Amino acid sequence: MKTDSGERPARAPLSRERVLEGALAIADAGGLESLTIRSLAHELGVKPMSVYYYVANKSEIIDGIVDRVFSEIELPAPDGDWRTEMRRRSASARAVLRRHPWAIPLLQSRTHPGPATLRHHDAVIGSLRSAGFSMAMTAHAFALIDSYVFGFALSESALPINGPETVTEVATSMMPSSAPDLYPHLIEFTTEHILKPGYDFGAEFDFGLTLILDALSSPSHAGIRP
Amino acid sequence: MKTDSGERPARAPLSRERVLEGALAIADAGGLESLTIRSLAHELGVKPMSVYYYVANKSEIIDGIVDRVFSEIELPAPDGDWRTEMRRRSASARAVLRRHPWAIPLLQSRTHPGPATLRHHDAVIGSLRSAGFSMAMTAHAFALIDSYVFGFALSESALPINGPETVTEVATSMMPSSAPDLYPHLIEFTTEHILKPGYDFGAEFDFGLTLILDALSSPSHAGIRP
DNA sequence: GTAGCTTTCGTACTTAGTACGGTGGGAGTG
DNA sequence: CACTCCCACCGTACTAAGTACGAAAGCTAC
Repeated sequence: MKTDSGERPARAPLSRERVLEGALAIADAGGLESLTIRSLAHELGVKPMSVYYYVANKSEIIDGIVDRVFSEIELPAPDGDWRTEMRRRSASARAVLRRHPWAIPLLQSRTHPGPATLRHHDAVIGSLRSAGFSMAMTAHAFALIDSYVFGFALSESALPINGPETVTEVATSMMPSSAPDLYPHLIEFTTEHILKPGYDFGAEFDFGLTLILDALSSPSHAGIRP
Repeated sequence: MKTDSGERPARAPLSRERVLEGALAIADAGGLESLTIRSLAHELGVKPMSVYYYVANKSEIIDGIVDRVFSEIELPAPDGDWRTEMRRRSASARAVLRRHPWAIPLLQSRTHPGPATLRHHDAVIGSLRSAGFSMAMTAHAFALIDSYVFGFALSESALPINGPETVTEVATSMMPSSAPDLYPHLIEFTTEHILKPGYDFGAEFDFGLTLILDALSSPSHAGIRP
């Protein structure tokens, strides 16, 4: 009765790729804290220690999936209009980070960037440089845009998944039921604006990005662009 | 020989305050991952389970110290010039987050804000509102400035502690020794600009903040300020 | 078939959070 | 003074997680 095949769950033979794939799926489904070696092994249909044949430790797994997240972000085309390209890659970054919110704190702070991460930064710098930005101005723009995009994603990730309607419960749950007028501006602002039907926090993204891009291309930074 | 006093380490009698104080000290010294119930108890001179008399669980401790971090950030004065006040509180926030880098990912994402956090947001909103910003414009400015400040702090926390000189080793260690010209712009940018003696990433903060504040007060957002 | 590789796994140790139920000592009461 | 009670603290122990170590199972080449 011990048939050689047909007994096994017939799974793919495991590989570093499949390990990272599974890890990404788990992190997306339940956040970083749900990604454990055991949960990953279970997902892959193997026993925990098998994973360690393909990765040295858990931190290598995390480096790997962070780089995968970076690889999902659209690169700016080096020959396009830099404002258009920056807008595209920023919107893409934001969309990607909404899919992988657990990655936001890690994107900027991992000290072992992978190839996709390096390619991404290379493309952004290239886009600015070929638009005529000086070295110094490229550094300024790069830090500014990146800080804004990732900072916004970080703020946004605090709110539950999607849509303007869920904001209501978050905002109200954050308000202390006691202490009625300790925070008058905050309460006024929340009730009069945030909780109003039309408000969508996500829409703030475009305002800030446009303002930044406009300011970066304004003539007040003379001698910088061609 | 069993003198009532003099035998004991003569420590203060523990309290919620002392628990949070100790937790903050440990997180500052070794990062969030070094803050464990056991390390905290050791720091306080008690046994692990004693801590649980004052807090329900570890996450309550983290909420507590995050709020303490917020309380260190200078509040904008409601009657000062809004640009001056925003600059002051932004610089203060950055300085505080350099002292407590472990807190950055948590500041925006904790769903249980403490009193200091609420006071802080209240003051920022109040400052903008009394400068004449409309509700909508306050929301725009708030999201923009906060995203930038916290995003910058997040980027900055990736670099090791301080100073322009340490950048060198980080930048070089990030470069793959193989693959010479896969990332031409990144390499050019790093060697020609970042690694040059005078470069200080921290100085980028002021550039971006000034650009944002200038753009927010420009007349192109007409009808918004008085 | 058997040596030697590749791949997977069993066992077990360590660190962490924390449930549950004490225990000691001081305050209050008779 | 003895007794009770409660507050502050702790001992024990269970569970989850990362991972060291080395063995087993299967595969390839001869």
